Amino acid sequence: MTLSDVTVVRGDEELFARTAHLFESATDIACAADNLHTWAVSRPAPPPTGPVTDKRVRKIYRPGVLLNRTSALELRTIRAEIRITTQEINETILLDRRVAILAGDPGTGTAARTYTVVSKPELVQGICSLFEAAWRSATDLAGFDARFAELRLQAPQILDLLSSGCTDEAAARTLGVGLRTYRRRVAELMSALGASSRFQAGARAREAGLL
Amino acid sequence: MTLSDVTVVRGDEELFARTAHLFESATDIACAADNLHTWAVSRPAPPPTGPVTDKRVRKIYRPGVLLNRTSALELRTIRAEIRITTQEINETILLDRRVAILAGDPGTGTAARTYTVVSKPELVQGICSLFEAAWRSATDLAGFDARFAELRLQAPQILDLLSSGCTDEAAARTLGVGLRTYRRRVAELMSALGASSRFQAGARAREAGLL
DNA sequence: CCCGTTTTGGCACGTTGCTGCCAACGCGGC
DNA sequence: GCCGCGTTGGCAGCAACGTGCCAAAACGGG
Repeated sequence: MTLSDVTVVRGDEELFARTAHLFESATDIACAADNLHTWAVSRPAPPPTGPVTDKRVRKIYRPGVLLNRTSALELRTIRAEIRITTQEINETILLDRRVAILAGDPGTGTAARTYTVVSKPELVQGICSLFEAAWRSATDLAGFDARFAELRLQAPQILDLLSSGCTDEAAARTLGVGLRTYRRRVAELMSALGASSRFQAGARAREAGLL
Repeated sequence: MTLSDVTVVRGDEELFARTAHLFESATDIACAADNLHTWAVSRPAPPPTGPVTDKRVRKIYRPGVLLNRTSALELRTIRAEIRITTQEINETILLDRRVAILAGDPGTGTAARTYTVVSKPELVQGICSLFEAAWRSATDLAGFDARFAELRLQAPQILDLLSSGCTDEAAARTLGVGLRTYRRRVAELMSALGASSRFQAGARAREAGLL
C-alpha cells in the first residue's frame, strides 16, 4: 500500500492498519510522546524478528513518565535511546527520515484522534530537523533520573503545602524559607511534572501518587 | 474508665480504645468530617444492637465525598442525616452534647494524628453551638446532589481545559464564553471540590477520577 | 584565609487568577 | 408589550503567582 504525500487518518486503529508495515521495515525510528501509552498500539513489539539489530530507536518523553512508578519501570525495559524534555512537544513519529506521523490535538471531545502521515520529502526533512533540535535539547534519561530522585526526596513537603490549599506566603513561612525560594521550589516541581499551571501540577502529582 | 475534662490522645487506635464505649451508649451523635475514612475506625458499625432506634446521627461532609463515585454510593448507605458544607470545618464529633472530640491538624509529617477529647460542659456547650451553626448553614445531601449532578454534566470540558495547562483566556476563547464567565465556572467547580487553590482542585479532581 | 561555586531571598515587575459590581441580554409568564 | 428573574460578560481592583536580577550568605576546596 502506498500513501500519498499527506494523509490524515482518524483513530489509532486506522493509523495502525495503514502504517504497521512501515514500522516493520524501518531501521531508524524516532518518536516523541507525552506518555507511554500514546503510541502503544502502533508501537511494534520489542523486535523479536531475527537479524535486524542495527535498528536505531530514539524516544523523547515528557518528565511525567518518571512520576508514575510503574511507567518509570516500564520505561527501563524499552530497547531504545530515551531522553526527557520539559518542552511542550507535538507527539510525533519519524520513520527512516522518510515518513513522519504527527498526532493531532487529542483535546476536544471524544472524537477519535487524528494523525497526519507525511511522506513528502521536503516536509519530512523539515520535521526531522525540528525533531533533531528537540532531541539535542532533551536530557538523557539517566541524567534526568538523578535530578529527579533528589527532587522526590524533598518534594513531599512542598506537595503537602500545595495540596493544603494555603497561599505561597503561608507555605514559605511554614518551611521557614523566603517567599522567593518557595516559589522557586514550586517552579522546579512544576517543571519536573511538566506542568504549566498549578491545576495541572496538582492533577499530575495526584496521578503519580505523590499525594 | 473516666476521662478528665480535656484529654489529648494520639492516633486513631488510642482514640478508639478510649472512646468506643461512649459511641456505644450515645443516642445523639453529630460529626463533621472531610471525607468518609476520617472517623472510619472509630465509627460504630451500623447499629445492629437491638432496641435503640431513637439514635440520632448527623453528619456533615465536604463536597469532595460526592466526587468519588464509590464514596458517593457508600454515603447513601449510612444511616444518618447527612449534609454537605463548602465551609472549611474542623473535623469534630459530638456525643450526646456531653463529649466533644476535635481532630488535630493532620498536616505536618507522618506523626499520628492527635485528637482532643473534651467533656468540660461549658466547652462542649460552646462547641455544640458552633456545630449547630455549621449544620444549619450546610445543605441537605439530596439538594446538594441535584446541583452536583448538573455540574458533573458540564464540568468535563472545564476540567479538560484546566488540565491542559492553558490560560483562562485561551480556555474561555475555546469555549466561546467570556473570561468572566469561564472564571465563574472554575470558581463553582473549585467550590464543589472544596478546593481553595487550583493545585488542590487539580489534585482532588484527579483523585475523584474526573480526569 | 581567599576564591569560585552554589543557594538564598529581597525587590521589582509582569502575568494570571479571583471577585464584586453592574449593565446588557435572554427567556418565560402574564 | 411589560415585568421579573436568571445568566452573561465587561470592568475594575486586588490578591496571588512567575521570574529575571542581583547582592548577601553559605559551602568547599586549595
